[in-house]
This record gives sequence, C-alpha cells and structure tokens, in this order.
Amino acid sequence: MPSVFALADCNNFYVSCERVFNPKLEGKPVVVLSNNDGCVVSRSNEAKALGIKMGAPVFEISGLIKKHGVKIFSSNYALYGDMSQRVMECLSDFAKDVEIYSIDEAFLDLSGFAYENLTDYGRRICSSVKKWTGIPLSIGIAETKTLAKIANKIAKKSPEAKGAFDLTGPLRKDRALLMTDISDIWGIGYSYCAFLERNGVKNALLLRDADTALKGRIKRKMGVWGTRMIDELNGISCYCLETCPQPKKGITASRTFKHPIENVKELKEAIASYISIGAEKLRRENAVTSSLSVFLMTSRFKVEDFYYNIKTVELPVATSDTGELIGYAVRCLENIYKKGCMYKKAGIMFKDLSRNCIQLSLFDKIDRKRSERLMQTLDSINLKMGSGTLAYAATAPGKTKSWHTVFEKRSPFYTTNWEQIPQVL
DNA sequence: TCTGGGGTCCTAGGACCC
DNA sequence: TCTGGGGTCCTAGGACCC
Repeated sequence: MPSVFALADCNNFYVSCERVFNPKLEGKPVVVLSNNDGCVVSRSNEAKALGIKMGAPVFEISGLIKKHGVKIFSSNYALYGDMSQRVMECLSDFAKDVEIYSIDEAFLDLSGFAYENLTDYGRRICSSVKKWTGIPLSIGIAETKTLAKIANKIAKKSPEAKGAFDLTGPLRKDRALLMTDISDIWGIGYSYCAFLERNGVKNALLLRDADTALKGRIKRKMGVWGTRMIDELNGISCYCLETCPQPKKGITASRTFKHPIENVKELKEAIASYISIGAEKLRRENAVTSSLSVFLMTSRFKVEDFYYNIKTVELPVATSDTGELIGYAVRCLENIYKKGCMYKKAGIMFKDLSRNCIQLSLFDKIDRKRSERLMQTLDSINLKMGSGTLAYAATAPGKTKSWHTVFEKRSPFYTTNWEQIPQVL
C-alpha cells in the first residue's frame, strides 16, 4: 500500500492564538515578537502584506507599526503550548497515526483512505479543528513528506484550495512542482538555494528531473540529504512517520539579555537559572547528563570586539541534580569570564544524556537517593503550585534582575492560569 | 540605542590504534 | 634517504528546521 501523508500546519500560529481570545484582531495586521520583544516571529496575513519580514527587528519596522497601527504582542509560550496541545488532540481523531512535528505542525498517516476524497477529508479536518479550538490550519496531502510540505504551501496560498490540497496521483503534480520555487522546498535554505540556482535549478520540477551529472554534483555538495530530497520529490518516501517522540540528544537553555551585562555576580545568577530550566527538562526526559557546557558571548552585531567562549566539563557521575549542576556551572563561568566584556547572551548545554541508569563511581560522595527524592519534591511542588514556586537561592528568586527576559506586551495566560481566565461580562 | 531560542543531521578531518 | 593502510571514534562546523 503506498503511503499517503497529510501535513497539517496552523496558519500564523502565534497570531492565531492571540486572535482566539481577542477576536477584534481579526482582519487587522498583527505580529508576535520574540523574547525581549526583539524581533518578529509570527505575522498575520495583513502584516505580511505590509512587507513585514519574518525575523525583522522591531526597531527597523517601528515606522510601519505606527503608520498602519500594527498590533504587537510579546510571546506567550504558556498560551501557545496549551493551544498546540488542543490542536494535536483534535488531529488525532482524524488519523490512526500522528507525528507531532513542531508546535504548530503535524504529519498524519492517511494511507488506506483511497476510497475517500482526500481533499474533502482535509477540508473536514480544517473546519473541525477551527470549530473546536478556534485555530485555522491548512492541509497538504501527498505520497512523501517533502511533497506534502509543497502541497501545504499551495493550500495556504491559493483561496480555491479552501484549506486543503491533494497532490497524490500524477495529475496536477508537474504544474505544482513547476510553480514551486527551489527555496520553498523543505530542506533548502539560503546556501543550497544559491548553489542550485547557480546550477540552473530554479524550481522543484527541475530538481525532481535532475539528470545523472546534476545528481552527482548535488550529492557532492549536499550529501545524502540532496539524494533523498530528489527521491522524495519523485514520490519515493525516505522519511517515515515518527509516532513516538525520539529521546533528546542534548538540552540547551540560553537567553539574550535586553541590555548587556558585565557584572559576574549577575551572570552567575543567570547561569544558575538556566541550569534550573535545563535540569528540569532533563528530569522530565527521565535522563541524566555527564557533560555540561557553559557559554558567554557579547553582541554578535558588534564584530570588532566580539567575544565568545565556552567551557565544557565531563562529570564524574551523570546527574540531573540542579544544585550539583549549578556548582559545576559556576566554576565553568569563572573560567571563561573576561572582565571588561559587555555580555549579551549566556547559556548552558547538557550533552551525553543517558536514561535511568546512573553509573556509580567508587569515589562518589553524594547520596544519590536523597538527591533524587529532593528533585522529585522540587518538581512536584513547582508542578502543583506553579513554576518557580521553589527555586535555588543562586538564581536570586523573587527579585527583578537585569538579566530577566522582558515581555512588555504579553497577553494574559488565558488557558493556564485561573486568575487570568477570560471573563464574559 | 534596539537584532530569539532550541533542536537535528551530516561531513570532514584529526587522533589513535593495530 | 627512506615514510602503509585501514578502521574507529570524536569533534567542530555547516546547514537546515520550526
């Protein structure tokens, strides 16, 4: 049985989440900003039409914002995460297997739906999800994930598609691939796009039908990725549906500061707080780490005196104990801290994760059982009473700090906080 | 003045070993 | 003066994704 994938992708997801609870935003230009309200990460169609680009720094578009009354929001991750869960639950009603690909995308296995009209089925999914969650989405259907991505782009762009576009079967495929710019193919970024264009490959059809010589050049430049991409465009599926989330290979927690920081004490607090975030993720994954890195950097936009340094330590015994990790991290920080630098970003990384099996060391002085109980208690209190209820003193809890991320225009936590639930008056 | 965060995979090249 | 071959493992860096 040939495989059939549907890619369900929420339209302008973060903006759509804001609109669910604030319907007055419908039809208006709206953008959602990154941490510290730095740059644009989600745009409504109206904002796109004004020429606001993805990733644009806010200070560069402040004129446009003023002129057109663009509504702006800080990121509200609690809201988006919760809305995403609702959308994914709805989607799972429509297919036997679902792969959650990102916060706003999922692949559905529609193999064996041959007797249904797939376009109609896709439209039914869209209207049900919209009705149940308020979130609009588009569906692209095809024999491979890469083709489903292309189908999805067409579903989003063309109003006749009414939310869903089916690319299975030979009929519309050539035309669809001809109309697809090389840069719109999944896996083609800035660098590969330039390479392929230099080789005369301007659209997906030309890439699909590459001759042997061109395939060779692509293989040399892009490796196996390039080969697989051509196969996928030819309807040969190279990527199957991953229904169970793969265990994480590493965990990173880092933040950019609104204003640069020089003070080592403040940097220590920031690093301790990133360790807390990372270690909690680690425990949620049921994992321990045996490699910890701490890094510091100044602004990457000030090339003249750019400074970046990273220190990695291998731990004698793998752990997920926040306190223990803070201890190591602070020593790493002291190692790479250079006085006089204005730091703009700092973070921590855990690598070499292992699961559920701590290799004990003969020289270990820490009571592992006790540490495990302590972390379980910490996590359960924070889960019950709210994140950050219990925190290490090293993170300077309860005080407003220069390294704290700024969210000046954040909407209420409508769905995850009883105090902020929407009211009907 | 002001520019996000967290991932994955692949490859080349060096170190090391037999 | 002469100076092998092949395998494995690890890491850094590149490229991409959302």
